[in-house]
Amino acid sequence: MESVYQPKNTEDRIYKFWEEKGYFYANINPHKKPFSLVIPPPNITGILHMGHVLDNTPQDIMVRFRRMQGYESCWVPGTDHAGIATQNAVEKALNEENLKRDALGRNEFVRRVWQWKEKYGNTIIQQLKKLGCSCDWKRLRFTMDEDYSNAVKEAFLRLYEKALVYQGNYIINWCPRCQTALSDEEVEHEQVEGGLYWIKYPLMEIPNPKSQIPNYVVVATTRPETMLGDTAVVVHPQDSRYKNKVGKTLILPLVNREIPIIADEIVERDFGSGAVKVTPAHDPNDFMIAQRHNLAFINIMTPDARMNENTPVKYQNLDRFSARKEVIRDLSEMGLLEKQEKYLHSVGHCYRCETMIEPYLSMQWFVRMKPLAEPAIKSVHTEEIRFYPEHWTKVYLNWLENIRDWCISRQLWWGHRIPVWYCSREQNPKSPSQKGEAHSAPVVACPTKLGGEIRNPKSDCPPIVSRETPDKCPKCGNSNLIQDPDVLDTWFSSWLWPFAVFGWDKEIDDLRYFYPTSVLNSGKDIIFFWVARMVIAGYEFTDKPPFRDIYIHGIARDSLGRKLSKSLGNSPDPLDLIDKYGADALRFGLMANIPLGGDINLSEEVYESGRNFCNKLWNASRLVLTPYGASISGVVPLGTTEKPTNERTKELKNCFEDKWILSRLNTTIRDYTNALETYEFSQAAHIIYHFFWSDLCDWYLEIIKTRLYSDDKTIAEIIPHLFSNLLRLLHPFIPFITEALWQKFREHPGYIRKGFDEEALIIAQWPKEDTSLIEVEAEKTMDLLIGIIRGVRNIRNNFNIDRKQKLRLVLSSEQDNDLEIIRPYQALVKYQANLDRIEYDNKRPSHSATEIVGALKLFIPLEAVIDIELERKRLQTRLLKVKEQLEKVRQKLANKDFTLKAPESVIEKEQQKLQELTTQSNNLEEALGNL
RNA sequence: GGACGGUUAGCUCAGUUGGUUUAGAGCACUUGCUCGACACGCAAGUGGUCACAGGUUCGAAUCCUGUACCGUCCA
Repeated sequence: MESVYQPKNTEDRIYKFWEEKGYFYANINPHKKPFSLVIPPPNITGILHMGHVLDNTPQDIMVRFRRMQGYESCWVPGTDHAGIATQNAVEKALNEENLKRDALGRNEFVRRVWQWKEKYGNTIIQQLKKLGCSCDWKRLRFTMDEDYSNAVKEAFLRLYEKALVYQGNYIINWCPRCQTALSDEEVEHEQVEGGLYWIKYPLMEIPNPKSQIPNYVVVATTRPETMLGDTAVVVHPQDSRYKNKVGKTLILPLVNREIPIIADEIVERDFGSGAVKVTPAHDPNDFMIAQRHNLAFINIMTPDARMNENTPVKYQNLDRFSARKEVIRDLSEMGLLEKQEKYLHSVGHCYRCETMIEPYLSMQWFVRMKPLAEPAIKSVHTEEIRFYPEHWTKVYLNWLENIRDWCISRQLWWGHRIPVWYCSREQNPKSPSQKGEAHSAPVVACPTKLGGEIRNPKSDCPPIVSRETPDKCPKCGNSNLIQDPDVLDTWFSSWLWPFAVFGWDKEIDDLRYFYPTSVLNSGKDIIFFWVARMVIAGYEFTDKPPFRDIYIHGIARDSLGRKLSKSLGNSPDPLDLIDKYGADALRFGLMANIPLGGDINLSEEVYESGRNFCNKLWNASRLVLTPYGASISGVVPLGTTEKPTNERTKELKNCFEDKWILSRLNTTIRDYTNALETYEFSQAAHIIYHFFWSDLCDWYLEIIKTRLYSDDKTIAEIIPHLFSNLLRLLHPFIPFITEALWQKFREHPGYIRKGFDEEALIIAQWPKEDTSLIEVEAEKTMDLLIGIIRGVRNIRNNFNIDRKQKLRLVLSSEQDNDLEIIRPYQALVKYQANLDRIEYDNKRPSHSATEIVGALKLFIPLEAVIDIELERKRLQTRLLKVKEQLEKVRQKLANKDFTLKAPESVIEKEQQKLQELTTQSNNLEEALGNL
């Protein structure tokens, strides 16, 4: 074995081994309990980044842990078609060939996306294998698979039949670059420094020239260009400044339209001038006001956010930002710009391309969310579903309780086509068109033509919503039908993921066995997008929660706490990290350092700590495999090996250190398993780290080194037991190296059939703690021995005594009991502290250094004259600390309230503390006096 | 503006229903170590008024109120 672990030579080989053996595949097994979870499907455009690592590592830990616990574990992998993201990516690629989407046409474009998907769509899947993910690859799903698409269609239809899906003409979030509607969740608000413009709107009636009242009303706005679509000015009804103006008419500058002054309580009097312009087709608030007051809706923009034919000719075709400049200039020239000031406000941006969102009036499909949210709200109250960490429940509830309808249609070509058809028959033009029904006021313009197809043909016939493609209009018999050109929001398909992957609603068996899934793992950033909606969908479509537990993790940040981003260049490539440190190191480093529910700040140290840990494991194994291990092989195993190892070790715990390490092992198994079950991964990592590094390596292995050389039969049993358990426990975190070592132990003649029975660690049984082996007294005694050893080493260090020089230790204590406890183990102390003898004597030898451990006094006689000053300083520091603590305890006990009211056990403890500290203090003072 | 979370060692964080922790860990730092597992290591150390101000309590890092600052989400 090499002295440094080389993950590169190991990981791919091990992964291949697992895959070939088929360990990842899950089957319906009535004799086993299922454990299932679905991967948050990465976008087919995605390549592995740290976010994926952070997301998938805990999932793999859970699956491996449960698999070893004997569950039929099924981790369903898959990818998401990611409508906008993929369409953007493919368009970008086409641009490089000088091809445009519109020129290709819809069918050809979609064909190209599929082509693209075949080529790149599984990149991330391959990368997940590098990370060690033990997904059931036979179940790989894609949200655009045929079955899956049918499920999406089915969901749409069921909701439509229950009137939970509806079509309506509303203000939605429009991305002028992506040319599609977005849901509220897909808009990211950002603080932007803009301007607040104060504009004079002249009153139509000419006032009395002698009157002091100005003949205009000033409105304040951050978006002056939208005034071209104003149809009113609104003030608060109680605002005395405007009371006598309500009902009067203004002349809209630049446009010369007559618009009324209306009153509505929605107006905030403190904002700006207290008078607000109303642009019903370009602002959600104004839209509502307009509905209440029956105002006209004037759309002044094209879908790519240029001024359209409803604006004065000079502005037409200008984009919104140029138009703003022009409008300001013109107003200013006309003397109608009263003032402008800097103004910080939040502006919505497209979460995919960061373009400023345009609130836009258009016909879209929506899901009525309020009734759907009810069961999802209830589920966390009844704890049918639980968040880990728990506080995310509040975030989740806050969203659900204030939920708004979900705009699900997208003006894209890539995605699930909406299963709705329109009759193309031209009706009497006087009959009301569908889109006019949303409100009684006229809609001047609406995006009706997108991608060269007609969206809402003018027809009397109701839309045909159907599972099958209809051949004629059921109302008028017309066979010329046009399918709604829009596709559904990607999240409208991924909210079905936990059951659609198991074949909902066709394949009943898988669904019955694996669904509801056990746990869902997700980042906090998509709780609304995805997690909450899956819960909603689960209850609506399957009548069940889609999962029982939800583990939410934070986001990866850089060492300065900034989000990872390409532009900052602070986003490491996980494959580089795996190449450099190994996947195990990456996994362990991350999981050990991730704060509970918080974001993790990445740095090289994180990966280094993981690498160091793996290397330590490698070397500890090396110690017991070679060369010392060679001697183990020479030892004939005791008795039969068929017995369960735990029982066997019970017979063997003659040696104190064995008793101690077995106690530590079983405590660790208990606490560690518990931490994993409650998704406390960093806690679990710390528990196992401490057991392995401190208990096992620093103490146990050091103590038993001589026994390794000897013909010690006990050690030949206990070492395999310890490493067999250790590797099992560590496997979920660091699967590659543990499996590699497992195989090495299996091949080693000294270990075969001593706890390494299973052919592969990945399917080995999870250790069960044996509480009868947990011995608190042994652990306490060991702490005392460690204290003594450390005390001697401390003296050695302080006085620069050669490590090789054997010393004499004189122990003294007023409590004889202490010495009795130690006496049987003095060989251990002698060996670890490099002493040639230990004496028990109450007299301090001359020329000796002193150390206090509990009630014990340690004296090390030094032949050379010790440095008195150095010793005095050392002891005084100790004394100071002890005295401080002593004072605290004294005060506590002096307090009558305390002794009267505190429970007896607490008082007893304080008294014990007092005694111990007093002894220590006296001993230290004595030692100082002796100097 | 609303909601949630945070403020503990130089850094990143633990600290369970108030007393079993004499406030801990890792990293960093200091000193000494090529002693046959490991320098990706070993040994020994240094380092904290638990953001601030009140309150409850015999007792508060822990519970309550307020303040300051930071972060995130939603308007």
